[in-house]
Amino acid sequence: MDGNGISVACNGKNCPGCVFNNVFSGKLDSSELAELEQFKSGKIYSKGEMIIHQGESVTHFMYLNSGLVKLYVPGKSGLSDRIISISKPMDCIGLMSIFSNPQYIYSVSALEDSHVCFIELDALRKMIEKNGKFAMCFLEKISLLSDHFLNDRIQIASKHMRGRVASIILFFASSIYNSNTFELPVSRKEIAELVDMRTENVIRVMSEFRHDQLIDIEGKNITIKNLEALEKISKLG
Amino acid sequence: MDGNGISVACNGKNCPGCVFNNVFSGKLDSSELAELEQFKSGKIYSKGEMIIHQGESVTHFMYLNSGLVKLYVPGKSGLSDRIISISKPMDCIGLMSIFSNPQYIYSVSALEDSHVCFIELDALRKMIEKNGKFAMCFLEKISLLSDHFLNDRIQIASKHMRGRVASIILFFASSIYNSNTFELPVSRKEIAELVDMRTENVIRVMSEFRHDQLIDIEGKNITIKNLEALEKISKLG
DNA sequence: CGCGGCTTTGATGTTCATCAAGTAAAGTGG
DNA sequence: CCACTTTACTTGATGAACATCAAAGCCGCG
Repeated sequence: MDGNGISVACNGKNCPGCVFNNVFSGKLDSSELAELEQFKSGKIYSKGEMIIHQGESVTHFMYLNSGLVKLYVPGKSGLSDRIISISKPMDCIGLMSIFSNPQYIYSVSALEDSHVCFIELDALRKMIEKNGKFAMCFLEKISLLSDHFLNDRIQIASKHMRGRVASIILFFASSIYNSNTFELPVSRKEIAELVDMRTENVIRVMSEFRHDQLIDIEGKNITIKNLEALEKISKLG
Repeated sequence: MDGNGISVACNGKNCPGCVFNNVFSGKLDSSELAELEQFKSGKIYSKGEMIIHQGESVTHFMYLNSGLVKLYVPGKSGLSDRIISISKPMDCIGLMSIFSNPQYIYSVSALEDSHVCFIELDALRKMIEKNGKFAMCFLEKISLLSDHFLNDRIQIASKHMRGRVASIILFFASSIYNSNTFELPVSRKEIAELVDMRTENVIRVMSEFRHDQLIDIEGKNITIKNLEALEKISKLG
């Protein structure tokens, strides 16, 4: 919650498709939802803008209404960042640490123009303590999320460079854009930060994939030409 | 919850120092504790015994009263396992996935003779839904735990072999045994599975540490001879 | 006692990081 | 708007880190 970003209304009236209401529908009744509305706010961040700085106090629970953001650990002194995950709409952002740490342990910034909603943490905590079903739902969400994060790390660690790059390309194609043609929302350097590689090697492997007719590359635009082969490489490491 | 292990009583009377009661004291009143006692059970597993098999239905919440256990992903067909973490007394075991998956996604086995306590998941869920403070406490525990797991993976991935092995030695010395002399509860192979290395390289690095007078090795017995140097290697990767 | 798994060391090859150098793209200030 | 600076991208050459293969000793266990 920077000074940056453009504040936008985010409540039942102005934000009818509000992700929060959808995600937790059934767990909260209308009066409870209305109660939380009071403590909700929203902001639009433009591409590249910081949303959370590591070390800031955790005051709000966040989720992404639209756009794309990256969660990362800033690299110490000259070292490059380490991207933990990329969150898409409906995702809770930085859910990991908000209940265990008074300060954010990760930074978050926008990869695309993003609409982020905030709920004051105190109000959310009270609701969790009041409504058991809601608490259970939260537990399940955190549990699932941390499983995924951990599994991602294990997968990356167990693959060679080609497998990692193939996985990332498939991730964008299937999980984010649902298309075999898409524009990369990240730089080659950021891909490297995401899969524990060096920028040069990300480029090298991508060029190799192009040479082998697996993908087409035009700057940031990627087209998958041989899905099966790419999936095979992604699986076999 | 295998057929293995020796059942032992685990309730307020027979298990006065029961970890559960200690961990969650203050969150549950005596009648609530008594209510959960009905759904508690305990087992003693001997060194090497399996406690949980990946794929089994999640029916209980577990925590470790005494001993030492490893949480791991069994390796597919000939490949070696991958150890996620080592849990010590007071730790909740496999807390990660019990609320998000109907089946365990990890296996658990005993590294030392271990006393494990079980609480029926249904009863625990009901208590979570009933008692908001208890729910919040659980959320904090899961959140903290998954932060640690993820951070461990990041640390490992960012270090070279020497740094990884140094970290593991320091982990056993400081977090598990509180002593500069201890007996390794794991094989060289298991250390390798824990820090993404090959057994041969774990041995090589340990031999190098011995040669450099950083540690003494006699089979499984390790003595740290130069703590500062080891900490430096662990930090700098 | 012999079998299988763990441990150890050495030799060798692969994977990857690093260094270097050049082009393209994108932002910056006059 | 153009010169200028910075950042992203790309390719090649080299060496370091690590995996793999091989061989032998050790230890516990049936």
